Amino acid sequence: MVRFSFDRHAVTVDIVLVTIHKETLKVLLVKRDRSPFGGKWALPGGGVGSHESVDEAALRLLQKETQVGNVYLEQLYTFGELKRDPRGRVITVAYYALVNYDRFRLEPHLNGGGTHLFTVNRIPSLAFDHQKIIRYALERLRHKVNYTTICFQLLPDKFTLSELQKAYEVILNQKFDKRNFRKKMLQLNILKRTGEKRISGPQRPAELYSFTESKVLKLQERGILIPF
Amino acid sequence: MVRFSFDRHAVTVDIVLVTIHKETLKVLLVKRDRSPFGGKWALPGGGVGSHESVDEAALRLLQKETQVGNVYLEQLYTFGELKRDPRGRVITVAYYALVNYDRFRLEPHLNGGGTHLFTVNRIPSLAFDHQKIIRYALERLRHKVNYTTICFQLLPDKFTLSELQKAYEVILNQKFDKRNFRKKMLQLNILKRTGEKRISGPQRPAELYSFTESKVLKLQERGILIPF
DNA sequence: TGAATAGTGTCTTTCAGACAATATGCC
DNA sequence: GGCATATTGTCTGAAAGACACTATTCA
Repeated sequence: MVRFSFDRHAVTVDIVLVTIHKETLKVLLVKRDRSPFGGKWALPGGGVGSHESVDEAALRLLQKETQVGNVYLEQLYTFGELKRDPRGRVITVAYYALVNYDRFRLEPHLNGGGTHLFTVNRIPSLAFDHQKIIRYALERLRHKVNYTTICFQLLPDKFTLSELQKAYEVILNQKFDKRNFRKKMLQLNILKRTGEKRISGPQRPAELYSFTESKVLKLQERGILIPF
Repeated sequence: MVRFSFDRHAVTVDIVLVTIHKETLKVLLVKRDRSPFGGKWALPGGGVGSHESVDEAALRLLQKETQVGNVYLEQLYTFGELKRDPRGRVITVAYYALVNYDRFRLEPHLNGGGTHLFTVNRIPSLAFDHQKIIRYALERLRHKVNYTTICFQLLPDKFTLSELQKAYEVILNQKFDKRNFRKKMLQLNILKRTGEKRISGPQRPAELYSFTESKVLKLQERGILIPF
């Protein structure tokens, strides 16, 4: 049936799950419970099966860790170096996922080790080339946040403009002027007021907004923040 | 030795070789000489071997067709659908290459079929999902041309500003104002005058410029043309 | 009424984009 | 001198970015 004579390779998927919690950008890591790199932290992932597409494998492995469906999941890059896995030749297709913190619960370690959200600038030494994969994911995120609306994937359905601004600040590691930020966001015409307000302390409650589109948009205009 | 138990998959590489000739954007295709899709045009490519990285495979297969080294080659995306090859499950890692037309000579069909440069908007029906891969490559190129200097990979070492402008126009399928274009290019500080001139007809000769950097640059500023 | 965050407008500067006349070398 | 392309500058409108005060609710 199969008439090609290509060499065959182990193919895995690795997922950089990104979320925001307590005003910091976090990445999900799992502790490896076996060799190689036993005891080290690594990205969640696993082998691609024969009867699933690579995208399906990514979705399956993401759900195994987080129990959520319907999250933003995008292919990042394929790492195909010969020596990236000491066991032998493994090609990995990396993905990144953006999830609102309140929408997922960590699956309490199916893998004997453990699962933990790490602040992106406090990531320990990792197994394989996973450090490089994370760097690549954050670079892509920081780039894409400027000309698309992916940032909204990290927020709840209803959010205040201050929350939105904090999300951009945390991703880009940069402060913005409140008035300029709000002006820019509102004139993009992608937000609508819900009429509701959020009360969160002894101060004036904030308007809650929602996003007008359920899909991630490419903004043809000048980008959201840093203009490229 | 190899102690993992992942399923194994055929992995190939497909290359979208892009060049500019006679003021049109061209893509290299090869005619398939065997089943499946015998007689149809397809992207050059082939299987990834066990003893080469995926990048190395891409480079090897590119050189097989074009005999040139040292060209711009960038990974595009990995297509991992189950049914994309009728022979069975094949995962392909797509790349695109940018080559100056004068720097490569077509290898006269090693593959019995033939090799031909097609104008991008006159591409025939293709084998596999190669149409989709080309669309993806062109989208990436059009996007990236705006905030990097990849466009220079399509030009000779010394070129006139008119040639540069035509390259942008052909890629983006859009005309630009000559004065604004030159102003923008020159103030990016990435061009230097060579002092030489190109004579190409009964008119005033044009200044030849060269690029100041041998590497592709990311422009932190506002992008070259369409600002995102 | 004090604390804490929400919400709002103006001015300046920079850049994108529209626009046309002169320069140069070849024949 | 005619042809064909090269080269150059100004003006206008839009948007980025700097900047500070008032509003609202709760305790």
